[in-house]
Amino acid sequence: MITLKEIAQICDVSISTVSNILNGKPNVSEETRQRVLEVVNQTGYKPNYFAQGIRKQKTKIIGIIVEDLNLFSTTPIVGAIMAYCEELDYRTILINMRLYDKWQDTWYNDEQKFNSVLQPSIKELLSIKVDGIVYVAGHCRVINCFPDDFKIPGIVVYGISNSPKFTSVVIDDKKGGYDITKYLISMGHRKIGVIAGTPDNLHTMRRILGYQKALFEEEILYNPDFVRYGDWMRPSGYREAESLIKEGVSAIFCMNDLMAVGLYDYLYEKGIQVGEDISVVGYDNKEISECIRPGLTTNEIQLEKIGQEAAKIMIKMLEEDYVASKSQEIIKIPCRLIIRESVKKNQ
Amino acid sequence: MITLKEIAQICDVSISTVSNILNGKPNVSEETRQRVLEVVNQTGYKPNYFAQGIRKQKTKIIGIIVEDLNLFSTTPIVGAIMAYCEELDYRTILINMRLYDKWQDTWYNDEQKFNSVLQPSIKELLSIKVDGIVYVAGHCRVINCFPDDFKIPGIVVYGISNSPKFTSVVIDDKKGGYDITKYLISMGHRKIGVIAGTPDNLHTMRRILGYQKALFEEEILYNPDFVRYGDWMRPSGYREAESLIKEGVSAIFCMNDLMAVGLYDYLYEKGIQVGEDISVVGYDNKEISECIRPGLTTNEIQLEKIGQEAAKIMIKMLEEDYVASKSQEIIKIPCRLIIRESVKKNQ
DNA sequence: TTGTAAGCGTTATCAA
DNA sequence: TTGATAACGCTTACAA
Repeated sequence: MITLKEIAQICDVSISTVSNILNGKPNVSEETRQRVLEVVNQTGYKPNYFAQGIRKQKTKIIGIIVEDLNLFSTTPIVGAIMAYCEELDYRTILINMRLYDKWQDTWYNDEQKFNSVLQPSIKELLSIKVDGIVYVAGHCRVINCFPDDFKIPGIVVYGISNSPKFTSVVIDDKKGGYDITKYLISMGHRKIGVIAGTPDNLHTMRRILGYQKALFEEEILYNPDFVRYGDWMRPSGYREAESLIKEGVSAIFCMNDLMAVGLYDYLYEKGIQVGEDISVVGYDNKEISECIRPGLTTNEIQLEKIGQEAAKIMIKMLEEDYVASKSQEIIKIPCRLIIRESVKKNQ
Repeated sequence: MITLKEIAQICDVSISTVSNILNGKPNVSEETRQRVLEVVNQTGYKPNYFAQGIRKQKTKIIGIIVEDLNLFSTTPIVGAIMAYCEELDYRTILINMRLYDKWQDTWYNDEQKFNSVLQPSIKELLSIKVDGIVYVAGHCRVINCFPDDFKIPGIVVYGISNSPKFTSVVIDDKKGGYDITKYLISMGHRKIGVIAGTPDNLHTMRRILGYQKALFEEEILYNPDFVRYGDWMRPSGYREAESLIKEGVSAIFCMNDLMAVGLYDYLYEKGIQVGEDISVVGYDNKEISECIRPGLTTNEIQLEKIGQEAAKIMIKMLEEDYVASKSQEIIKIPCRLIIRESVKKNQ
C-alpha cells in the first residue's frame, strides 16, 4: 500500500506538503497541488485512518457495539447506521459481542458475564480512538453501558440507558400496544386476549400498558385473565391458545409474529378459521407474517428508522461540541400497523 | 484511554520494558513484570491495535467485505467468521458495501458501479494493514475481487473467484439439486417440475445440473418443459405454477423457499393440497419454510459452516506463510435436506 | 535486566 | 509556498 512518504518522493516534495494538499490547506501553489493530486489519483492512495487517528483527536470513526449480529432486529439497524454515516463521510467499526451465540439467554441478568465482554469491547474502541459509540441491544432492557463520566458521546439503541446522560432510541412499545388494540376495538372486538412475551420484559410490559390504555379509553374493563405470558417462541403461542380461547375472546394480540404462528397452529388443528372465527394480530412484521395464511396483521418495527435516528443524533453530538453532562432524552420511534387478513370485523 | 507511556510512567520503567512484558518477552525480572502487569490490569489498558499494525507487519486483523449485510445469507456467514476469528485471537473489521441497498439488482453486471465501491474498500483495508481479506458475496457469481498480484491472502465466500489464485467457498448447488431430486424420486415421483431462479444465475444452473444428473441416474428422461424460470421472488412462484401443473407433474422443486410460498399461494387458491395432491420442495430453509402449512421440505444452506470454513482457511493461510502464486481450490459445502410435510409418497 | 532511539503513517507547529 | 521536526501509540534493534 502506497504511503504519504512515497507520494512525496515521487513528486519530489516533502511529506508535509502532500499532507497539506490532501487536507485542503490553502498555502500550496496550484502547480504542486495538481502534480501531487494526479499522483494520488493514479496510485489510488488511501490514508491510513487509524494512523490519522493516532495524531488527530477526531477520527470520524463511530464504533458500533452489537449484542448479537445474528438477530433479526440488529442487521437493519446497523445497516441504517452505516448508510447514514457513509452519507456524512463517517466510517464505522463494528464489534459483535455475540452474546446470544455464546450464552443464549443467560447473560442479560448476569452483569458479570455481560461486562466481561462489554468492557473490553468499549476499551478496544476507545484505544483506537473512535469519536463516539453506538450500542445496539438485542431487546429492550435498561442497560448499564457507559460510565457517567464517559469521555466521548455514547448512545443506546433498542435499549434504554440506565444513566440519563446518554440518549436512548427505542421503539414506542406503549403506543404500539395501544395502536394495535385500538385497531382491534375499531373492528368491533371487545374481548381481546393477549399472548404476551416474557413477563419481566420491557417490551411486554409497555405493550400491555398500551393495551390497557386503549381498553380504558373505550371503557372496556381490563380482564387479567385475558392476558397470558409466552416466551416469544412459537410453541408458547400454541400452548397459551386453548385456555385463552376458553375465555371467549374474539381477538388475540400476540406480542410477536412467531407466537402468532404458534397460535395459528393451534387454531388450524381445531379447525378454527383465523380472520373468520377469530381474529389475530402479531408484532414485528417478519417475513413469515405475510407468508402464513391468512396474512397476519401486525405492527412493523421500523428498524431502519431507529438506526438512522441513532446515527443522526450521534453525528449531531459529534459536530456540535458535545457536552457530556447534559441530560439526554429517550427517543421513541413509532411502529407501523400493517393490515392484512387476520382480523375480521366483529358484529 | 491509558497508553503504554502512562503505564511506564506509573511504574517508573521505560516504555520498552512495558511493551516487552506485554509481548511476553523473556528478558524481564519477575519483580517488574508483576508490578507492571498489576497496573495494566488495574487500568484496564488495551493496546491500540492499529498503532501496533503500523509498526509490525502482522496485525492479526482480518478484513471482511460484504456485498450487503442486509441479506439473509450474509449475517450468519459473517457471524461464523467472527466467532472463529475470536477463538483464535484474530480481530475482524467489517466493510459493508451495501450494494443492494444502493442499487438493488443493477450492480452486479456493471463492473463500473461495482468497482467504484469495491476498490476503495479494498484500498481502505490495505491501508490499515489487515492481514487478509474475506469477501462475502450476496449470491453465487464469478467475481473479479482481487488482482492476481494481490499481496495478502484473499478468499471469496458464497461466490467464485475468477482468478484461480484465490480460494472460494460456496455451497454445493449441484449436489443440492441432485439430493433433493433424488429424494423426490425416492418418494415415487418421476414427473418433477422445477421453478428455477433467474436463468443466468449460477445457483440456478448448477441446481438444474444436479436435477438432471439425478434424473439421468434413474433413467428418467429430462423434459425441458418441466423447467420454468422465476426470479427468486414469491410472485414468480405463483406465476409459473399454472402452466407447470398443466404439464402433469406430481412434484415441484422450487429453487428457493420464497417461490415455494408463491406456489403454495396458487395451490391454495385452486384447492390443491400440498403434500397430498402435489408435492413441493424448496431451498434455503428460511424461517418461513417451517411456518407455512404444510411445513416445506427444503435444503438448508449451512451458512455458519461456510463462514467457519472460510475463516479456517484464511487463518491457515495466515499462519503457514502464504504463497501467493499457488493455485487454490473451490471448496463446496453441502446442503442439508430438511424433511417436513410437503412431499407425499407417490404410488 | 533495562533503557535509548529509530521507525511505522500521519498531522501540526513553526521556521525558512 | 515549502519543509524540518516533533508528536501520536506502539515495536524492535541495540546499547548500557
